[in-house]
Amino acid sequence: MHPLEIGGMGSSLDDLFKRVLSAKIFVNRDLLRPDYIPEDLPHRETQIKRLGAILAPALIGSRPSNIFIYGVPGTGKTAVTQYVLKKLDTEGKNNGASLKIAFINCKHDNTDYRVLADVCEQVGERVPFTGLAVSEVYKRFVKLADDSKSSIFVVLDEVDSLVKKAGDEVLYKLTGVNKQLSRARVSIIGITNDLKFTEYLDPRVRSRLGEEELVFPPYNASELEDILRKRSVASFYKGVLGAEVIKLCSALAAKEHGDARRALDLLRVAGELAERNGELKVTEDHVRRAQKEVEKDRVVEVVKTMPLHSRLLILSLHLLEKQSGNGGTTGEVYEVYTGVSKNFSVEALTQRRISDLINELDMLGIANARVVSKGRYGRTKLVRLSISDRNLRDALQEDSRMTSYIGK
DNA sequence: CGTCCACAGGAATGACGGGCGG
DNA sequence: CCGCCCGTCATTCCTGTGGACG
Repeated sequence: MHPLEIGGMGSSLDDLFKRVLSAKIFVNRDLLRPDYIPEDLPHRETQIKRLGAILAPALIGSRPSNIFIYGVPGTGKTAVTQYVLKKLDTEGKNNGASLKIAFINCKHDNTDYRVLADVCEQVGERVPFTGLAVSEVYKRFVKLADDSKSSIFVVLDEVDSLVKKAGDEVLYKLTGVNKQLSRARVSIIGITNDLKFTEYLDPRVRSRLGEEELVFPPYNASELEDILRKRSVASFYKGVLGAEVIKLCSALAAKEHGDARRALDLLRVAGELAERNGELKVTEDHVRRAQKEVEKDRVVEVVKTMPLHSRLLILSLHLLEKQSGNGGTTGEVYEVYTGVSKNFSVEALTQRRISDLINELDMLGIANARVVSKGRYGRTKLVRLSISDRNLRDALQEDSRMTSYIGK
């Protein structure tokens, strides 16, 4: 490709398209996306073998043990599970063993009903997304399962968020379902980021679900480098990546608890930045900018889809922070929030509700909330925003009243 | 060493929009 | 169409509690 003349701003759309078209950066960027499962998962060989060994009995018609999989985000839990199940499935097809796999993301399906409905759907029967009694959906699942005469795997990804929201009732039911089945078998694979999560579980559920346990340690920087190097071969054109780009991505992600997803995101976004500017090489500078971009995208995406009161709450937190320097207690936050609500002429929610919304923000990583005891002066929660002003502005952008608030 | 603050966070309940089977 | 049950968001009422003050 011929080099391009890059105008200082080059704001016209035509220019942008032209630059993207002629910048030969990506062969296939989808290989860097977090949901892509590669054929080769470096540094997870032992986990793959263990999981394979545990699940293999399905091939000869016995029920594999239920499994608990632990590990912080981005350690390959989901990828390895899907990889092994896929292999098992093709192996089963070749040998006449009937396998069915239901993969549930509990972050999305975080109620009894939705989990069961989704399992039914993936095993083969459509269920309305609301309207039926939970017990009815469960009955349908039992019948469906037994009629299928298969080994059924139910993967509950991020199962901790299900239990925190809806309790362990579903898990109790699902892990006990085999008693009601004569011709089929169900194995549960629970995946969790939260290492202390089993404490929330009923002991009976814990022992049933934890028949086997598998731990995924975080990747270190050099392991991340291996992963990126392997993926980059097929996703980038040769010679596009600067010498230290992969090293830098790995080092940055290693600092963030060895999150491979983060490392891949950095690499992909760095490439996209280069592409957008019509440059022919991805440099370390792109990676550094990608780091800001990745964080911004996350925040903006989450905040934009939030309901009004959550956004008002974020705004209140921001105002409080500007005024006092370091966040405030639930009571102080609530006071500011009621004021803001009045200014927006909407009715304020109760403190109880706001307390829940604060916890939600904390879970999403937008705020930091931790309970502190101030002794004689009560027990409260200290809340701080954990996003930058700049990202906040972008996130609240579509509402001019909010941005003008931030301005002053 | 007990008290008592300022909330945390659980439970019950209700309004709402929606699907179901009859 | 009805009566029923669903999930979600929100309110109301409530009990529980770490630790500085006295």
